[in-house]
Parts: sequence; structure tokens; C-alpha cells
Amino acid sequence: MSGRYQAPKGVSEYFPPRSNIFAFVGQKLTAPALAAGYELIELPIFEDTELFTRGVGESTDVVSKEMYTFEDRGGRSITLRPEGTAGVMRAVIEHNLDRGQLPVKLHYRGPFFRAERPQAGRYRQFYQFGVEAIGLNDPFIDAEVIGIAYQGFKSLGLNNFKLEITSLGDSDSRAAHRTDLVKYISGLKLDEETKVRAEKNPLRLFDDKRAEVKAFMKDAPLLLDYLNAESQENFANVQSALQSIDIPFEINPHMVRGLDYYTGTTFEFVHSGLGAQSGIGGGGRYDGLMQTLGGQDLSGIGFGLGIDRVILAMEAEGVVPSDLKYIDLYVIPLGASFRTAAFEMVNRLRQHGFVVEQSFGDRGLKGAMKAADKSGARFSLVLGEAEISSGSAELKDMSSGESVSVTLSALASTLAEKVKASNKA
RNA sequence: GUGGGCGUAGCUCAGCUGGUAGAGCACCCGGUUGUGGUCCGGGAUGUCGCGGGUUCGAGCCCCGUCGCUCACCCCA
Repeated sequence: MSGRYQAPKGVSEYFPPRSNIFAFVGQKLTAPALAAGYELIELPIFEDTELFTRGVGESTDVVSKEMYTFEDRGGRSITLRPEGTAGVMRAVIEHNLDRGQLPVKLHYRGPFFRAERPQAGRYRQFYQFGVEAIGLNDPFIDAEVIGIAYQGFKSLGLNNFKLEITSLGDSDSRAAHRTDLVKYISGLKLDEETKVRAEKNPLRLFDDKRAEVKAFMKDAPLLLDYLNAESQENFANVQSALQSIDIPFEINPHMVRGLDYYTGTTFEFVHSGLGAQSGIGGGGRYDGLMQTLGGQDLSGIGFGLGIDRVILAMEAEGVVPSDLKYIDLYVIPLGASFRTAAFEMVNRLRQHGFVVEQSFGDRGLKGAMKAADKSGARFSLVLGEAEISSGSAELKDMSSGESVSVTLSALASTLAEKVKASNKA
């Protein structure tokens, strides 16, 4: 309130101590992807606007009203990426990543942008972690991709979420269903805006939160009932693959995804502690996307999950680790003439791999100890005249308050033992 | 785009039917000539979001405006 400048409306920002959670979450979510051989792809946060209008679909809300689009100095229409998959496909096609072994397995992380009215868990700049497996259509790959998200959530300590899956089938199944669904909807008394929405994509009505619309849709024909034999078998195989690695799920035949490119297996992770925006991640298979964007006719599957919402979910569940800022040792030089010795010692210990902070300035011992306490350091050490002349110092365990005398020349090895011992405790 | 709630200290908030602004936490110093967390003492901090109006007098009432927030549509 005091400064003149404010962050733009609706952005999520992370600064200490909460930024430690952000870093932690990113690392934990990435680990299962790396364990499955999904390598990093780092892409621009802006692309040609047409990539999204063609890839994501003109009829989607994302494209029709939520994109940050502007003209660059060369008169090109540029858009800040609203989602990750289209950009990944562009890069795969452009750089011929699909010429070798398939599937191409990639993961990404970074900021995304949608010009919506912000609310709890919904931001104009938000962060996603995502994974794509491109080039093979195999139920086990579907299950692997879903499993990567699932393991990531679990490794963060989350429990109050569930996985919902469905299948959108192939294009024939969808066409047959759509005909019946449109017929059904045409018999409903809907307001104009909703009718327009239904014309663009009748499936969207399944996702409406309004009670009267829900009541209307109760007896609507379900896409799942229209799957042909091949799609049915594929969906059954995905389910048994998930069961084989103990991933619980529910089938939600009403599930709708907001992006037009999904086909076949689609899924969503929802969390119960978040307010209105309960989705913490979602994704699915996309059969036509790559060809639409000018590449080969390859199928792919992927997900995007919201890091901001994952953090909110962890906070709601109370599973945020308390020791995310970790410091082994806090060094306190006592007296101006010992600052250089302390500075050298701190530097040497850091090169040994320890996380070390020191006090600066000329605050008194009490103030410096207070700072050591606040820092969360496990051990502290005062370096003054007595220590320099005797060559030994008191290494103090900050949680127990006890200290032991250590020889300065052997500090690194003593500290290593101590840290190891306190890790076990 | 539509609707509700809220803007007071760094943070969380109190402030009665209008009488000139407070608490807790955090921060700094000291009680202890070289050892933190508890305790005790002391200290700094506000254009009460902004602009206008009513009034002898506005944090409080009225109008406008900006911002934040939650929800709808929709989505991570």
C-alpha cells in the first residue's frame, strides 16, 4: 500500500518464505517425470497467435476471450501462451523431434497467461508443470502419464484429491453422440448465452454449475455410451493399467475439458480444499492436434497441472514441510578484527558443501544469536579472540542449546558428523 | 462481462449512536563486558486507499473513484 507501484492485477507472486514452497513443489513434481525419462523442454512464453487459435480451438473460451494478444513491432500478432501443449507440438514439428524413437517424452514448467477475472486459485499469470508423450497410442502410456501426475501429488503429501477419468472416444463415436446430444439440447429451455455456448460445443453444458442446467442435463445422452468397440477396449485397458500400479480413479462421464483438441482418454485431478476452482491438474489424449499444426499424423497425451493450486491444496491440507529453508551453520564473528577470518571460514565450509550463513554488520552478540535463531540454522559458532588464539570454538546445537568444543582446523569433518547425527534424530 | 464483501501501523485486525487513532504479532535497543528461543523494561511506525460533500468537528455519514477479494461464465 505504501509503494507507488503494484503488481498487475491477478498475478501470482512468490517471495520468502512462501517461495520455498514453490521451489519445493517444482522439484517434487519434476522428479517422477525424470524417473520415467521425460526430458526438459524449455520454450518461449509467447508464440504466434495463430498457433493457439488453430491448436486450442476458436470455440474455446481460452481462445475467444482469455488470450493476452498484442502486436509486436513487426506487425505480427503475438500471444502470451495460455497453455503448454500447442507450443510443445510446434517445437516438436519445427525441430523434427518426432523423427527418431517414439514416443517423444517431454516435461516443461513455467508461467502461463489468461486474461480472466481473478479469483481464489485463478490467476492471470499462473504456473504449470506439464508432461507430453508424443507419437504412440498405447493405454500404458496413458497410464504412465497419469501416474506421473499422481506420484507427484503423492510425494508432496497430498491426500484429499481424486482422479476422474473418462474417454471421449474417436471421431466417429463423438459425431454420433453429438447428433443425439444436440437433439436433446434443442428441446431444453435455455437462455441465449447458454444456447450459443451449446452450439459451439454441446459438451460444455455438462460442466455448467447452475442447478437448473444440471437438472436439464441429468438425462442427456452420455458420450461414454457411444464409444465403439475399439474405444471401449482402449478405455478398459487404460483402467486396468492404472489399477496395476494402484492408482485409484473414478469414472466421470460428465467430465468436459476446456480445450478442443482432446480425444480418447481424458482426466482431471480435483482437490476438495480449494474453493470454486478445484482442478489441480488435467489432461488427455489428442489425436489430431499435431496434424492440425502441420506435422505428421501422430497421437499424443499429456497433462498440465497448476503449481499455484497445488500449493493452495498443500496449505489447505496442512502438509507444507516446515523446514524448507535449511541451514547447517550460522557463524558469528565477534569483533571487527575477526571478520576476515570468519568470512574465509564460511567460504571454505560452503565449498565443502555446507549451507552456511554468517552475521554481518556490528550488531551485538545477542542480536547476532537472535539472527542465527531466526535463520533456522542447526548449529551456530562464535568466532572471536578466544577462538582464534586457542584454535577451538564452541559448536552450538540450536535446538538443544548444548554445545561442544571443536578444533577449528577440523571443523568441516566435525560439522559433517554432527549434521549426520542430527539428521537421524 | 455480471454480482457480493472489504480497503486503518511491516502483518492480522479493533475502533460504540460522528469528538481528532489503538491492540497483538513482527522489528530495534536494553536488563546479561562473549551465546538465541521464555520473561521484564524501553522505542520507532500511520496522508485511516484517493477525491469531493454534509458538519463546529468525519476512520465512522453521503457521492464518486481506484484497488483488493470472493463468486458466476470458464479454467490450472
